Amino acid sequence: MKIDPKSKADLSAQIAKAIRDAIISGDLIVDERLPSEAELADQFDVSRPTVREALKRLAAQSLIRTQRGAFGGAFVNRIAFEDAYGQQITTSTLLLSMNDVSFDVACEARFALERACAPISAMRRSADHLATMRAEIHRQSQPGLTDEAFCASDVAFHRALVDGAGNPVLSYQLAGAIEAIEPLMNMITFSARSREVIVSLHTEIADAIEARDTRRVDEALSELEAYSKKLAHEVASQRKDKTSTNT
Amino acid sequence: MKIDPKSKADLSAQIAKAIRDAIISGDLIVDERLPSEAELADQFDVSRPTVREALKRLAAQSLIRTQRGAFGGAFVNRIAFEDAYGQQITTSTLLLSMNDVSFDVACEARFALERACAPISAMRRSADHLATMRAEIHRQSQPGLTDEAFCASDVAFHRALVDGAGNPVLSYQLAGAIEAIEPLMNMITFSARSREVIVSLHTEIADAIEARDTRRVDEALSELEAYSKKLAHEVASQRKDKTSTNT
DNA sequence: AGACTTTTAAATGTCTGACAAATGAAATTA
DNA sequence: TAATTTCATTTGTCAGACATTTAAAAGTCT
Repeated sequence: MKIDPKSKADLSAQIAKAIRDAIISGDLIVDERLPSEAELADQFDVSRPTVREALKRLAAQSLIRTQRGAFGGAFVNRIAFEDAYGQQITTSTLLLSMNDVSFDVACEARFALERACAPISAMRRSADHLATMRAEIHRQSQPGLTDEAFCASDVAFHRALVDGAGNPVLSYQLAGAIEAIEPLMNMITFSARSREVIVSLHTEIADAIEARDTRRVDEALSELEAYSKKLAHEVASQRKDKTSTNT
Repeated sequence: MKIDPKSKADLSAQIAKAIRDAIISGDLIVDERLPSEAELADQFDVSRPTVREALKRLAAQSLIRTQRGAFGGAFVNRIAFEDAYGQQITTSTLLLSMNDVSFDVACEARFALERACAPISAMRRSADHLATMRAEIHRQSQPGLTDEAFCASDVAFHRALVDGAGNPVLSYQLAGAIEAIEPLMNMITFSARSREVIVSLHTEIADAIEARDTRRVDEALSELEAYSKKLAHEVASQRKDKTSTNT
């Protein structure tokens, strides 16, 4: 592992890249111990703080973990699906909030992905996932629920639907799409009437999943997508009216 | 922004979390300048190296960028879709390689997501994306192409299909799924016969996209998924035979 | 007055050296 | 043998210093 002395980039970034490449290429395998910070400093011919900054970069990506003490050090970390979920959600959330992605675009992406899971979920759904979906539907029909709690339950419902496909790779990919849109959904104020519509569509989805009727699931999801967009547009136009009145 | 003195975690990790939370919650907005390292060190009552380690963690996630010189400093970074693509691909690749995800599971996820894009892509496809797909098909039918080059072209073809949906959020989500599976595909040796089958399916997909025939696209993708799995299984069983012969 | 050059202050990047704290192995003792 | 202590190693943190970069501000010339 070497670094390019001609590069303009920070030393710590170059060192992080060198180690990251070694991990990705398989030169460093899971649970393998990296040289100590002092040794790395020698190898790369930099000071220890510089090495440490590089290691912190890698730690932020869950590529390594560190342990203090004798026989401690930095170890190549096996990225768990849970770690990846978290990173995925953080990145997706910021991506949406910082790039003024329209609600429609985010919504389209989210439901397209979810419809991709639905047929698989309908085939494989376990009693467990079905029970979770029913429980969340029940919660959603409770009166007096705040909009935030309603949205959170909505997220839980859809994650159960996705997890029902029994494919961790799909669950990982979908986690970002579903969770990241929640802040956008939270901006919608759900009237009693709109909650009723959503709950009935959720019920339709759960019934169709239970009956393994992929076509019905697909239709219900499409309806839910259309209804979500409609609600968002109503909120947007109301806000617009208010603004123009104030001006 | 405060840190918990009782926490056992590293100071730099706590500080990174505090700043990250401030960014996610919107307390720090895009392009806003953070206090200088010296000021942050004062505020959090730690030394400058510790602050720097925290900032490097955030930089690794593309949450901030730094600039040297007077009036430089750390700024909240607008995460671009390209940055997110890269992170997504790195994480997905490692996730697959480190958690012995089976080819079938990865393949199922990838094609499920791609089928989700296909109808939208069929509706919106531009001449540009269609041309890219045709060009990659042409490259794939050149004899003498290495397996790696064939796979790379395969990735380019499928990315064009996904990008054709004109939804950057979808493209971002799919980037990981499509690119991360490439190393697994690279392990397959493509015979002339199998390349022929794949090229014909790609042609079928391109034709169907051009004709805006969503059903045909879906069917062709399903066939391609089945064929990919079949090829992978053949490779796996051959390898198994070889191993048992050696033993 | 305007355009160009020089100075300067502020900030990050890097290094050195030091000490604290944790941790498991080895040596010691009951 | 089992429990305890010692010890070396390694990360975590700190203080202070210097190098480098950068853009604003001051100065200079036409």
